[in-house]
Amino acid sequence: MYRTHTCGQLRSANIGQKVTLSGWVQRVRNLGGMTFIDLRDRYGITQLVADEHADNELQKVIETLGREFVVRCEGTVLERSSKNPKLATGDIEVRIECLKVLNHSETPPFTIEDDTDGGDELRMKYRYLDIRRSPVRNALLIRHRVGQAVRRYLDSKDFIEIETPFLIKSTPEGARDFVVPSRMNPGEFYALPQSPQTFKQLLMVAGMDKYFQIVKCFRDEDLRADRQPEFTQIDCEMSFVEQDDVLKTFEGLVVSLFDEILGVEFKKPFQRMTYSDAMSLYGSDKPDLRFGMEIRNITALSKGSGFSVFDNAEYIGGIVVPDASEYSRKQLDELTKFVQRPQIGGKGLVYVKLSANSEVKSSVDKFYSPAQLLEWAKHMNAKEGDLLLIMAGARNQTLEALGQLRLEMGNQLNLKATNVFAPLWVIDFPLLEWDEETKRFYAKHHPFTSPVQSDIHLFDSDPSAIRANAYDLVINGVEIGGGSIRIFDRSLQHRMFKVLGFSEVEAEEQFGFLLNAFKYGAPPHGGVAFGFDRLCAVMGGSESIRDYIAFPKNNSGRDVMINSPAKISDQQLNELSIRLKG
RNA sequence: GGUUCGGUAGUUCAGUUGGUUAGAAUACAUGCCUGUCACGCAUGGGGUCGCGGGUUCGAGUCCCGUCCGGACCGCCA
Repeated sequence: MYRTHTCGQLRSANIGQKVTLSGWVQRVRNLGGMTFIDLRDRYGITQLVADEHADNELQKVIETLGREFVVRCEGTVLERSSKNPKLATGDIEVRIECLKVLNHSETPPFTIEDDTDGGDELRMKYRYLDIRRSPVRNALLIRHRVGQAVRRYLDSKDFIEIETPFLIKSTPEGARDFVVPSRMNPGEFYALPQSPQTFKQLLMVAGMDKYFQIVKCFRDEDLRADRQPEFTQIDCEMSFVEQDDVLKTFEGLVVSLFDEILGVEFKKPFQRMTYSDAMSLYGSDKPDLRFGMEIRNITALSKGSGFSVFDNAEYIGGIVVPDASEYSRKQLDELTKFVQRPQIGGKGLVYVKLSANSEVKSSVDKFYSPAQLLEWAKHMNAKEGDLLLIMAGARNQTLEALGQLRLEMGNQLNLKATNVFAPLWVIDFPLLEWDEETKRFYAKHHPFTSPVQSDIHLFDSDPSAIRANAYDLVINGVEIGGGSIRIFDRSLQHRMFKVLGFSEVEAEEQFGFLLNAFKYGAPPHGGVAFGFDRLCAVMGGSESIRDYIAFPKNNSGRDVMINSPAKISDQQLNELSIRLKG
């Protein structure tokens, strides 16, 4: 027998018992006359001890031990003379009576400790060693628990989990597809799903009423810390619902998850904010509401004082940084550099310092009197000791830049508490987005998203003003999920395809199966998809989703452990009727 | 496709204007040590300074190219 207990299990109550433990050697502390060994497994660490009573043979075995050796130990549970409150098993230790090395280990390339010395690349290459570390192990444990809780909750609400195919068809809309060549159909390709969108809608036509699936999705786009080419969604769809029904149902899911996993209580209902408000107050469609510092519009107040940058600007606005009037010239220069980075593209940054002694100092003193500057301050709800940061330019670009600046100030002032969670629904997204390059509209969400009923008349006059029945769930500035009420009316769907520039023939070719299905009694339906990896990362308090994925890919989409992607043989290429370029 | 930061011991990093034998910590090895738990102390081994080219009396350091990694922009319905 390899073990009677795990390494995280033994307590004072077990004192005196004969036990057998198996695990990995975390560390050996040889004090000369006595030796301590930290034995680790998934459940914890137990200290083994050998003292003067140990015979020579046992001493010899102990001397050969190295980090990460796999051993089996028989012994007796003893009360420790010096207890360790940092360990769950810290009140006891096991006196080694028999120690067997089950397997040797080479010295690992990085230390397998909570605070490892290994860099990201090395950890990914030896991910199986990285997972032995408790931060990664705990992240995967959170993921497991969230997944189980999702299934339990949705099952209790009569949702059923249905699997949908991975080998499907490429569509031109949206992200780039990963494609898979078909051997049996030379020259033809499957695509891996970006999401099971059309299938879940077909399941609604099929009368399944409430569906969910924890499912892998695939997008062939560049990666980020929070973006992997294969990722997991909690994909959900319901019939006979309106937007409010969907929001209430899934806010119930989120409330239940945070309560069960973290013991965090959310107030229902979640705050709801229109896309338009989110953009004008936070410069983002996923505002981080852990702190205020909303953007204020001072366009009307600031024109006509001879400052040409402002006089010519479509929009002038700014944020109030609380108690930051003491910011130095250097700090302000750095903020200016921050907004001028090409990624943000701000032209410049105007500051107004409201010193405690009612003095006003700004970078535009030449153009604006103290009274005018105080007028700004009043309009922006600033108080003495605050710092105003103001930008001007094209409206949307300036708002987005101010949004980035706001987040940066949130970082600098430590306003993003990791134990605070601020959920909200962003609603009333625009239905369509104009693309200058191709001179056509694209669906902002996807082509099956229904427009807000009262905006339908705008299809002919002003399509860009149509609001969608679409919503995103945002927590702490992270887009956790999104969805919409779908179009279930064939003629409206045709109208949508038309505005997107699909001909009847193209629409039929791409989505004929769905349009066809809609002929046979499609119920009103809608749903949502949550980013499972992101949800786990937010709950775990991490910015990166990579630690919540057992075997993630690096920035270039490579798995450095198995070294994929890789070339395939000429024979494989032949079978697939593929000839490589060059 | 672009911006930017980085690549030096097993690992994480330092390395001054270009100048002697490239350092620290940790890991590893050996020895000492009976209550450690980041044990302690002593000793020791360990380097293609990512790769290629150039400038120079002399390059880890400067220049060009290239590869690899990180963050970000574009992209991500």
